[in-house]
Amino acid sequence: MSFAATLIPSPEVSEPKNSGRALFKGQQTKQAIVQAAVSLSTRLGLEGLSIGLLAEVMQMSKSGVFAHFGSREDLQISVIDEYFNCFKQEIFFPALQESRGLPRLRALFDNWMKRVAVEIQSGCIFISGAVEFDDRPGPVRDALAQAVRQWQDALFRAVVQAKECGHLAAQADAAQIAFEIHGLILALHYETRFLQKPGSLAQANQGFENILQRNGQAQGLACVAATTDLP
Amino acid sequence: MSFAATLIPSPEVSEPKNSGRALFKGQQTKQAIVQAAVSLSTRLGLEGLSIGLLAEVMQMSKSGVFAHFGSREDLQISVIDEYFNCFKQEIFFPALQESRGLPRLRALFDNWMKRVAVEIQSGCIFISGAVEFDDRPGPVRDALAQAVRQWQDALFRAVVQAKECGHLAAQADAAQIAFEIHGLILALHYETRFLQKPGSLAQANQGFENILQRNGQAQGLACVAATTDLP
DNA sequence: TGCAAAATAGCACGATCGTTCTATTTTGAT
DNA sequence: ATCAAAATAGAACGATCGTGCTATTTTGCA
Repeated sequence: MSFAATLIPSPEVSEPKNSGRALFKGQQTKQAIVQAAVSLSTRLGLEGLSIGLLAEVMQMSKSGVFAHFGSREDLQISVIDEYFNCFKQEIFFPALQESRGLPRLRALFDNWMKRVAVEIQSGCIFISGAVEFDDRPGPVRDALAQAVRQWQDALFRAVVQAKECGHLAAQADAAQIAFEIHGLILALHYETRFLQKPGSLAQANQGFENILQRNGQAQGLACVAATTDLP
Repeated sequence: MSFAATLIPSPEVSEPKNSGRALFKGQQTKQAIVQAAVSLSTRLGLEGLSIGLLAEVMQMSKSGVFAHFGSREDLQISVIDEYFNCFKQEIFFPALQESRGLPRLRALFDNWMKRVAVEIQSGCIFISGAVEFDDRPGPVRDALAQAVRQWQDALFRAVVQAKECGHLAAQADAAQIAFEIHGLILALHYETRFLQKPGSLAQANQGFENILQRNGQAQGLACVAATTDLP
């Protein structure tokens, strides 16, 4: 419920704001700056993102870029917000189109896999940021953790719903399943991006199938009665 | 075979070198510097490690510290080597004491779990380094990747041996198993260190048991029989 | 078109970084 | 004890960082 509220797409991009007045030019360039900052952060990490480099990419002065944010931390948080929006746009919303249960869970994972195929060359802020800020308390870490937790909640709910729909065994441990799926994603990123090992994507997919099979309907107790029809 | 050769402990610490002559004092302090650098790197990452901070910790001058290494990259590589030595000392060698097959594989994983319990507060260079250097070619990345690959080879061999001993099903995919175990470790680090979520260690252990169960001796036939009545 | 406000540029500051150079101290074999 | 060699200190350089301050340009409504 409260999570669904966060999934409402924010209409803040390239649209008239109110009373028919278009966005000030400053807001537009801020948008462009944030998007460039996201692009840089996925490659260099949130810590590797510097205002000087960002200004160079934007062909602006350092202070011109800086003026849009109260501090570097503000910039980093803006990057996290924008990245999370893209994340929801590419993974969450399409998955919500699928029917509850296994189809939605599969869509969630598949969309993630598709994104990883892109991130092989760019990287994931939620992964690099976790390493960069695991020992550094503050608002940036909080923003990162909040986004990640929202994502994990969504994954957990999808598993629970799959159980409710009878697509997974009733005694399946949803938290355990979510944990193992998370591990598959992390291993995939590690092996593709750092070790540059081919075939990892197939292994991640196979791992997902293994999890589903282990937690399948008739997998638990043999005395489980026949399940109702699928929705 | 060639991997076993790399597992021979290097006797370079606190022992007479040859011809009865003790180590020069420079070598001793270099050892101490590297150990302090490892301690800093596990918390701040290899990129967060700075010579100034290291000098402060060692109560030495910056140039005094620097003189022991030709460059910062050399220092980072020394850190990686030392860290890998500790890694082997704590995880590899004790596991080799166990008999081949499942016992050794279990020991490998359990020792890793024990180490993670320590790394909750310090961090793992092989994980943070992978994020820091996944887009940065060079000797540091190479040293990191080489160490990680050696570790993965050891894990892979342990799985293969468990198959050969009949402790795992003959048709078990060793590479797949190693991939999934790697994912468990990464998820555990992520959830404990960044999200600070309790209970993750039990989930990692449970994940390991799940993998073993799925690839157990009699699991192949049982799986086929069980999945026949799946929708 | 004029004019306040918003947006951007230019410049400078202090801090930290890796690195180099030169001086000084410490070491260890003779 | 002597003395070359090894080890360490000290200072400085150029670069980059985030950030603040002050012009200057651009914007958008009257």
